[in-house]
Amino acid sequence: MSEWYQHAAAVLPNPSGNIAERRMAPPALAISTVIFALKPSVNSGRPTLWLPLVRRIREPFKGQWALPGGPLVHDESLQEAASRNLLETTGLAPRYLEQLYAFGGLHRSPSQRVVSIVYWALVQSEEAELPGEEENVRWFRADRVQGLAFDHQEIVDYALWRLRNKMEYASIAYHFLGEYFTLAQLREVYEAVLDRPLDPANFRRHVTNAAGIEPSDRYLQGGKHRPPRLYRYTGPAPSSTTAPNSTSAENRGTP
Amino acid sequence: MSEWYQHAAAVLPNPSGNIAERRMAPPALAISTVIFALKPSVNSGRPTLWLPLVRRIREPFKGQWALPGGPLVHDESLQEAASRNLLETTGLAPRYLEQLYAFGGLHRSPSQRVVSIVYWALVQSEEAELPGEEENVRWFRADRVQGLAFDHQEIVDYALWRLRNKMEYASIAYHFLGEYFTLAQLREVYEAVLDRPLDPANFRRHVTNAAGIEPSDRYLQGGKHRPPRLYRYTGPAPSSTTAPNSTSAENRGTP
DNA sequence: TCAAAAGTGTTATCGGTACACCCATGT
DNA sequence: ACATGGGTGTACCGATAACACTTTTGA
Repeated sequence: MSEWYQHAAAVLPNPSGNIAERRMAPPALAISTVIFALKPSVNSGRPTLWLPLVRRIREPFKGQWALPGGPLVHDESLQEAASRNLLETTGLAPRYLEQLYAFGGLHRSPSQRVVSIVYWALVQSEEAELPGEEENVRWFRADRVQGLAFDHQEIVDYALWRLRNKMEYASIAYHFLGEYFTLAQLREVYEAVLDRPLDPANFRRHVTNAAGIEPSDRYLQGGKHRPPRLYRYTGPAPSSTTAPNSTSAENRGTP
Repeated sequence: MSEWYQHAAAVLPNPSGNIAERRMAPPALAISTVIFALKPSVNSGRPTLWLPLVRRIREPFKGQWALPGGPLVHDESLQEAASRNLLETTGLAPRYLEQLYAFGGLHRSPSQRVVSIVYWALVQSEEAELPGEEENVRWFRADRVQGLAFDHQEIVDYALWRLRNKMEYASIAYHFLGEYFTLAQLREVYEAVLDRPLDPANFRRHVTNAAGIEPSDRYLQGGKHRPPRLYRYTGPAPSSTTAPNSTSAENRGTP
């Protein structure tokens, strides 16, 4: 799954590609996905942002970590291809999936011209453990990845910026959580992503006034203190749609 | 310039492509651009949004209007390709250029699979007249285009939404205007794009408080009334950069 | 009974909106 | 002088932020 350049190479008359042929051949098209999940920090136990990377088993950048991705193949929409990436890497279906950007710089890959259409996704924390620790797939803290293959560092940084930005105005935090969650859990999601503390009182009002979130009559038992009420997200489920004309694919602000 | 599918076809073993071959061949990659400019309305004389379209001279959709675009060729970044589109269609260099979205549905083109990376651009009103009315390039009012080739109607709608959305939080309106402009002119830009009247008093305060706009000591003479002061935009000039890590490529809100 | 989180109430402040008003110029 | 757009002042309203306070549970 980390080996897509073989596909593109197959299209070329000459796999390694001399300069003239490289100039004339159409760019290869690849899909990559930045997958975010929350996992408890090793130290504090508080939730933090993690993402899975795949170790490259061939040149270029052999041995380095890269975003999961692959070629865009027959009979697959862009979104479907990203969804398949996600499934193959984490064993999960995306809770949220949206196009990030198309990266098409001339020298992203040393061997040939590749245009990558990148998606970003949110998956649920508990589920994210499942994939049985394959040797070549590993989870990293999102704010500490470095030394990635290609321009993937830049892509991760941009995806992170986009996630933080979008979190502030769109209802996407829910997709990190299960069906039932407490307001404190939801607040921890925001705090982990935005990396700053939020006032619990104001956060409560803000989120309960927003549409799409409903109190249930269940309570979370087993805590040390007063059992908090459980809530549910009842808004639209963009599980597989964030294209034009649906729920926006965009951000705002200044990074 | 409206004929890019010939390029992609050349890559295929069989131009028309039977089903099996179409399934296996990699998708063609194209760049298209939605180009916005303000022109005086024929009736009211007030500025309105226009965009140039290109008439298709071959099947599919022969005779219908489509976005200017072309194949992504050797030695050209995505941005450069979009910029070239723009130059070839309007004779203009973009004042503002940003990636919109990558459209990759399976059946966008009846003859073969095409993935289009679409950019959107703003150009200056007066300059936009220049290109000597070629037969196959024509300007249309942005809110009245219809019956476009491929999925270009959807693309235009999305670009329009993005423009309106971004106008509300980012400093892009300036790119429709020349170096010096009055606040009334700037307000007319906003009113034309957002399609609603704005309070002149509040607009003034809003825009003068914003960074990047400076009053000059010049005044616009020749009007019927008190000569208004001319302002200049002195913020960053994203003439050719709106990629990740620069000034964002995004929006917000709900269409 | 006490600690700590759940949950409510109160107030100050800020930004946006509406709109009354004065200013400067061509006719 | 007067009509008109340029430009300023001000009052209101809703959203946010800060923080004091009450409630409910486990230990």
